Amino acid sequence: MGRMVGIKDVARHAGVSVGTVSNVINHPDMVSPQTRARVQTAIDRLGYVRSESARQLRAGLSRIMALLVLDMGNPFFVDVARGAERAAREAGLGVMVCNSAQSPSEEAEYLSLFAEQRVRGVLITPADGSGNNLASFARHGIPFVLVDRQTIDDTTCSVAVDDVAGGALAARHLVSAGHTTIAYVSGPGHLQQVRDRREGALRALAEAGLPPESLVELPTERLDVAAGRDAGSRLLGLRPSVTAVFCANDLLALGVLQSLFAAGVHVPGDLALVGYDDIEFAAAAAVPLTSVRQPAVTMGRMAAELLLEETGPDAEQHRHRNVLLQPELVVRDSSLTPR
Amino acid sequence: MGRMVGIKDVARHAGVSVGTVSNVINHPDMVSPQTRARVQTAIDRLGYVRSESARQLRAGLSRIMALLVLDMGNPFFVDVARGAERAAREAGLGVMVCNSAQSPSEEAEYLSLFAEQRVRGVLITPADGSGNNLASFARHGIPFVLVDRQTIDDTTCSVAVDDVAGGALAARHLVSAGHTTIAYVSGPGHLQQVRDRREGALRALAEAGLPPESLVELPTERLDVAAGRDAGSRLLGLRPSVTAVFCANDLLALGVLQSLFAAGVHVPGDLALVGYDDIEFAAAAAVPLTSVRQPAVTMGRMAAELLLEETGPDAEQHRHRNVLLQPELVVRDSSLTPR
DNA sequence: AATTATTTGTGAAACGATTCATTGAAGTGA
DNA sequence: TCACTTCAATGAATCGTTTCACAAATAATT
Repeated sequence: MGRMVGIKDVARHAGVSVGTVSNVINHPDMVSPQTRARVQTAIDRLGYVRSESARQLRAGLSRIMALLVLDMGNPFFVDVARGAERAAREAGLGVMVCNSAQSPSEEAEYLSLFAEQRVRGVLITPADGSGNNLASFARHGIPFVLVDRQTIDDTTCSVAVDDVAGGALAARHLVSAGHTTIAYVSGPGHLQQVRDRREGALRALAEAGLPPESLVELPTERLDVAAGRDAGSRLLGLRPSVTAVFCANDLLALGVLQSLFAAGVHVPGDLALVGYDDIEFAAAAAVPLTSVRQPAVTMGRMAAELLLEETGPDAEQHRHRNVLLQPELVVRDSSLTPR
Repeated sequence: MGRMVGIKDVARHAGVSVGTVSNVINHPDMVSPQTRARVQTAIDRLGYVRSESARQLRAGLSRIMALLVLDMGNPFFVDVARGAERAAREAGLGVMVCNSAQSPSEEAEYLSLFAEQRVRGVLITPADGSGNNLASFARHGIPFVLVDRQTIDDTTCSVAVDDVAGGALAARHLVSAGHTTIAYVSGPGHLQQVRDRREGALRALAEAGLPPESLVELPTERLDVAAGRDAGSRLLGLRPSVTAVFCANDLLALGVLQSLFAAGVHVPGDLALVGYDDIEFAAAAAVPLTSVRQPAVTMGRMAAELLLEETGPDAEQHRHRNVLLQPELVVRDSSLTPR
């Protein structure tokens, strides 16, 4: 691998100064057309590519924003990444997508990597409930935006979805279809989302004059398909008093669906099913899944835009905002009212 | 955002020279324990984080390897990313995962981004059939490894899975279950994978003494669930002469499954179904999907390891290798022999 | 023609780390 | 005490850009 050609080589080859070459690249209109063309041919001929690290060193910060998510296996986060990526590219930034896999220590490692890289900013769904990782990261002065998490204070921006509203949407839908006892396949109790969605469901039940006992909770260890499968088999015993199931997550719902199907329980005939997130595979299930759609792509995009505003040219007039997006119920076969 | 603290600030604060601070970080045993401790406290006190860009500028190349995949919405590639990430981190490198979305122009953009970043190397599943993008990228002298693609020559490393063998596995399985007319839901004809899997299937049929017409091809525009749904409805007309379906991809198979289910066609009773990739959602389908498992994580890991070898300290003795991994049939309910 | 603007191009000083030849001090053996 | 080695620490050069004050040449105005 021979020595990389630098701006100096181009300058020599074109018979101009390095400053001029730099101008051709960054401020083309400051250079006369003739020299511009001459420099350009030199660039092409030599195959010159500018060194991002040198540029960065000078600029003080990089043209990369980081996105740290909880689980890249979950299509929900893939969508978030898509949205962020699009917004970032429009602004000429790249996105470095990383996966903390819910581990606070991995999260910490990535955060210090980001600090070393002097990334423009970080979009993060925290894995560390204590907030220690974020607190120590904040000391570097690199801005970050919380994704899929709310903040009370105004020290950072955040973009989240109203999970209480989402839970209410799901439960209201089931109640209005005549269900009076609903199972809630929840996830790990320490997750705010899981709690909020339950809270929403309870509210909807209360609205309809149903007691809290109408919601039967089935906790799970994790928010994945396997946990759903497990919950599904536990569900079988709750029939027939339970006639509908609300899952904290589509992955869980898919697992539940599979269990029910294997047991010969018909969805929605015997048991109505509602998921959450509306990932692509929800619509693709054998019985298309009713789900609460999270505007994941929008969330990613808005988070990126907030960060861009905070780090952009008019950063001064930036005020931290806590955006709360509204979810939307997508009704499909899995919750159709049986006749 | 105040000025970043640099190595100089640490040096001043600890009363030593910059060289010494650098040594504390990079060659701790060259520094006496006392000064080392003094410098360390200064580092902690000031919250110093070294600038990766400065380090890179000096070193000439970065500590990042790039991974450019075709579709981050496909869990197969998410697994590839996982494998690559793990191997890279073990070597102290970060991975930048990017999505060309099958678009040659996006691919080109990313490749030039990688060149600017002077990434250590690139793992890529090419989107550009012509090979032009890669050819021009190769001129930068940055090594790359082909993922999920074979190479004939020995100018690069590659890691792929034997698709002919995979196609044969699937077809042989169906034939041995007594099926004599099989539909092949293929994808875009220009994809080598799609062609190889058909080739394998044809071979298996020939082995069993069946004519090539036993394989009925249903082409699709894309390798996703929607295309599968569409193929599924086209399939309905082919019954009952066709008794089994082999899909080039699990996403297609899930779409097919959904169509069949909606039409009241029983799987595997009326129609046996086999997918390809064995993504997580294949096992999670209502009727768990028989699928040809691709060692995706292994593929990502091996690709990364080949790259590390090629760019590592003993790069001299590196010989390009073309690794061909073997797929494996995972039999589940969707192809159980009906009684 | 003299003065003032305008347009192009120059070259040196950053940016923040690493490296390496060199110095200074302390220790060793004769 | 002198020469010699060993161990620590130094400081300047370097990496490849961008920026900016300045010079030179050209055009516009009086």
